[in-house]
Amino acid sequence: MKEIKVKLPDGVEKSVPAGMTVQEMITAWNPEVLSSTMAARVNQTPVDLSYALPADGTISLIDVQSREGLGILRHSISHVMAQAVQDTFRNVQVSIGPSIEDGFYYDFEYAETFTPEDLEKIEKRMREIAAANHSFKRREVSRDEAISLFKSKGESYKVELLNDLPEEVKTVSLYTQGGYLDLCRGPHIPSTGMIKAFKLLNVAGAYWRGDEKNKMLQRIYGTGFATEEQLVEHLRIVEEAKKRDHRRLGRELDLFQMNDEAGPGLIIFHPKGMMLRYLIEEWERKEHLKRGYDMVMGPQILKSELWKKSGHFDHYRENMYFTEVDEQSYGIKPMNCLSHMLIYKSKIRSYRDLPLRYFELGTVHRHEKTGVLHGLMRARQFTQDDAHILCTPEQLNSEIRAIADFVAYAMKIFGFEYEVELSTRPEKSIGSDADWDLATSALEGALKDNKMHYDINEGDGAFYGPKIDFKLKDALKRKWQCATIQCDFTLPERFDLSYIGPDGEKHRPVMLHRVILGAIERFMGVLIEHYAGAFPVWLSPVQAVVLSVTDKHIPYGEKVYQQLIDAGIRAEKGFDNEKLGFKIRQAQMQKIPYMLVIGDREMEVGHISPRQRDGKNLGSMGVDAFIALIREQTAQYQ
RNA sequence: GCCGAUGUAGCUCAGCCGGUAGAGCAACUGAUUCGUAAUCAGUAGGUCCGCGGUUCGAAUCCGCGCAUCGGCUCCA
Repeated sequence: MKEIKVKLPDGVEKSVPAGMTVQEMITAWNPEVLSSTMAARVNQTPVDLSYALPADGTISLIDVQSREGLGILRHSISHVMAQAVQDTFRNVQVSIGPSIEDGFYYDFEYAETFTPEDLEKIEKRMREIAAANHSFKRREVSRDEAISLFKSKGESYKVELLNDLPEEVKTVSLYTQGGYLDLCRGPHIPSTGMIKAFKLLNVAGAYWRGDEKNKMLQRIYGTGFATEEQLVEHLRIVEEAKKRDHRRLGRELDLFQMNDEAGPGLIIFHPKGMMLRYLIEEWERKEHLKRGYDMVMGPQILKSELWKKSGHFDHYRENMYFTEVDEQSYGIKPMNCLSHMLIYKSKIRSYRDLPLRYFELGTVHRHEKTGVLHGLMRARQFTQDDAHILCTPEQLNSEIRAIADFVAYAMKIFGFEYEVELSTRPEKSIGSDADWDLATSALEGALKDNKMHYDINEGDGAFYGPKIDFKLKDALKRKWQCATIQCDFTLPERFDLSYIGPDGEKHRPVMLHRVILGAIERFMGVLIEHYAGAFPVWLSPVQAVVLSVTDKHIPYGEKVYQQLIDAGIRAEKGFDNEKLGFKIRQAQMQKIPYMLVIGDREMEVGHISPRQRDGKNLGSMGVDAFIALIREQTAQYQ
């Protein structure tokens, strides 16, 4: 028999008979790693362990503890789930079932509804399949053979997938385990016996191929791990993350409410939430003024005619609210750009005036669909830290770079990691191809010049131009777009904006729409979850609470409180008739950074004993010393 | 908007097969005067999401609506 050379994971080359499987080679090399090896790579290509090597190659292992290995395990569990579903229920069609960040899902078409009890039945059947230790068997067939195979099984979604494969695909791979057959690229784990720890989580609707024009399928979400301990740990972390939910903290920390009587998607800020918001907004105004922005403000409603002129009426109407005043139709603004256009147009502009940067904490209303509302993150009224920059085409690059730097600075101040995406032209859009190309390359060029890492998001731009999006993650790892930079050649055109160039001729300025934090509400939501409500001192609605040990310390406490207020520190009184331990607990649960204990010892020498939120006791110190400490901690944000 | 689940005191939740509502925390009152995450006792608190229906009788069963939650689609 022909011999081939393989390089094993430890780098040692070995001669083996051609056609030996990866699994056999690993068994001969180091059988101990088999139990945690999900699949392998041969010359970098992922393969099943049952893959028989036809020629020389380099082998590396995909361990279950790697991201890729866990993904393969979860993907295999999703196949087992699909089998269990079809074993348990009749007339179920399968569609697709990938692994995802924290688990897997599979989408089914089924006339009935899967209930939580059904999930238990499915799980039970899955355990049986796992215990039976069926092997995953791969085989390759022609596309036509696969189509007739799935047709005969009544799996129309699979047939559709096969039909839509690119022309050049002639063969496809099928996997079977324990009598269940699925179309799949693989690789898969060797056998179902390797499935030790999984849990089905919930059922949700999902459109076939993610298109709302298509039928809605039932998606079952689940997760799986190498071991039961890891599964339990993951579920615990998810529970912990739920405690950071901004909607929950918003209530517990008395920051804001949503009220049925007021209406869905509308936020009512309570004193502490409003203080947080005020602090963020003040920081923003100051930072914008430092960077050459001018503050402006437009009205909440503008005539519908103007929205027609801008293109919003044609392209954004379904998200807008309208009202009538004196038999005249008005649109409630969903964006802030219109007034800024009118400010620019209020007089003749010279190239010497550019760039002009109009900044507005602009409150907008958008009629969001009911199903998408989500606390502060997705509301129907929100305030953007919006600006429109009007500049010459030559200034575009440096303006975009300056904005990207501004975003990076802001994210550093608030302690966020973020991802950057470049979104290109969508189907429903206005403007010429040439302008879109120019705008897209301006954005991309600036990102490259700033050496920022980014992904391309094809067809996800705004209707008037491409954009750079900055995304933050919430407590449950859901991504939220906050900052965005959008390049727009269309609005200056529609409003016939111009400036007089050095040549004495009229030229068209270019416009950038941009937000730094995005919507203040959404940003606050992400911020609350990011800090789990324990804000840094400069953002804490209450920075310190004065706690009396007994009633006789109250008069002194009042004095200390007044000193703090006079010094501009956000303080509260904790003078109720409770034991110190109880009041500390209350302050702790409110996540107040400093608890200032005053008892006999402090009163005698005119001191306070600050206790930090982390439990550390700073010892006795003068009130002035404490004020200096707070000032030091907040100075860089003033 | 679509699919599914849920809706009981300020909050978290119990309430069986339909017989008329309960706990803990919070609030209030009193006692206690206490040193770094819960002092004790008492009092009060309900349109059981709304509207209709079935029934002798509905928090409970049915229908419609509203809202919330988890997804999908859309989006800052």
